[in-house]
Amino acid sequence: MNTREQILEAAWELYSTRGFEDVSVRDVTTAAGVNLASVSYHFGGKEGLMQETVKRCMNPINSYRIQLLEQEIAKYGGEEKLPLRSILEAFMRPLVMPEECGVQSGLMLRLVARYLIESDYAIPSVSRDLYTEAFQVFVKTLLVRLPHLTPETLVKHIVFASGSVVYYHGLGKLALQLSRSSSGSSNASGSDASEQNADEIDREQMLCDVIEFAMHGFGGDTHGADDA
Amino acid sequence: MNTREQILEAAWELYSTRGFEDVSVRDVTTAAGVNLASVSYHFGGKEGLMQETVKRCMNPINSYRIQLLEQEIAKYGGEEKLPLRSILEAFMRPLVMPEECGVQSGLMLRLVARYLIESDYAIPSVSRDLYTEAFQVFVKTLLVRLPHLTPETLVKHIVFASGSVVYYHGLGKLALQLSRSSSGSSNASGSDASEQNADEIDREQMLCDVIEFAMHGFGGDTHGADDA
DNA sequence: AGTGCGTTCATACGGCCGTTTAATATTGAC
DNA sequence: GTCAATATTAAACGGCCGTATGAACGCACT
Repeated sequence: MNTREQILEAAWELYSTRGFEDVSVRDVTTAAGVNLASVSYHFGGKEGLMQETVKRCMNPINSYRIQLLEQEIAKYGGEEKLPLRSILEAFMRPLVMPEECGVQSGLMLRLVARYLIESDYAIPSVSRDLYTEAFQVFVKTLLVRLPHLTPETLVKHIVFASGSVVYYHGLGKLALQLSRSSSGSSNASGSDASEQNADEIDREQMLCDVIEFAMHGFGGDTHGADDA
Repeated sequence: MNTREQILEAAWELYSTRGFEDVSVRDVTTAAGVNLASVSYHFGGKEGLMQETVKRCMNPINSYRIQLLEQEIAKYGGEEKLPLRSILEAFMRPLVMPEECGVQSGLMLRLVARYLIESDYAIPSVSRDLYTEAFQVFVKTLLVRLPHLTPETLVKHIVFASGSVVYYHGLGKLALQLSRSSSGSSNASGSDASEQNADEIDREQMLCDVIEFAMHGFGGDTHGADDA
């Protein structure tokens, strides 16, 4: 039963760095050191392997979101005293710091974004349920803190915030290049020294930035906890 | 010289609906009603066709951004009197309403997102230059309005805002389903009636929403134009 | 009419793809 | 030890991929 795990690990590694379409079953099995037919045997085919791979990273993310939120609720002794920042951080942090819930590598964001953008792929129903549950919990909690907003608006804002972090994670380096050339020399071909380190951007800083940005969007103040 | 155009139109149609990897050169040439070898002849290969397709939609977008911004500057008689909302709308509207600058279909956002997420693809240098120029113009204009922010912060916020709209456009329907099930029945399998109309979401409303969200993130007020 | 050039065409090539098959190896219960 | 269930293996299959080739075509120009 070890083969299955080896396949999943290799698949995760390859999919998260190269994307789904570019990675063949042969790539995965070769990297995993197992036989080509193992994928069909254990997952029914490439589609099954992809779904399982996504499930194995989305589920911990959404579980961790709920867990963080409950921790914060406990810390502040009730939903009604929860600062907006805590809610947003509980939602965003698992995306940016997936390793905190056992999901390797910061490349996960790109993988999820890729998967979600491809509308052809179906979200595994188990993951979808957990996704729905996480959304429901956060909308409910946000409603306590921001009772003047509708659930639809809150969902919209959550999606905005998610998009901010996903997009920034994917385009962060490109954007920084643009910003540098925007206030300095017009060196537009500087793609040699920026490719070497995939984890160049400060993810903790990014998390902080995007929370700050989103908090204003939700209508909260920068200074943390006060009543509604 | 008509073949080239037919190929580009078919490629745009197919790429924007099915993605780059899923569409073969044969798909494109068949849809265009031209010979298979035409792609190699006119574009050098599939990569060339993809780049040309992206260029033909990104360039009008970025040009339109600059054009809208200049219109607004002229309308308000100077950069220093320009409301933040006008700047953001000039940046966002071409993304959401590409047909206003001759780029067909609202599916463009998904295509661009897909292309940008795949770090393997190189942005065509011509488009990249225009992209850089647009960023520079907007950062410069934003700096007049928000002199207390650094260029890096402004770029970050622009990326956040872009991510919001791209992500929402890609996941809007899914999110709305989640929000409905979040305040009503737990119908999680309702993917039958939501697939029929790809343009279901109100894009003008979406544009308005995301501008509102981003404006707060930039630190502006909801009420429009006043001095800094 | 003939030449040259840009374009279009049918066709073929080698290659990688995902999946299947049938044989073999491993396991565990009796 | 026997046997059936489970797991792994090597090899092959048919199919689609992107690209290359060389012939045919249209057409201006002489």
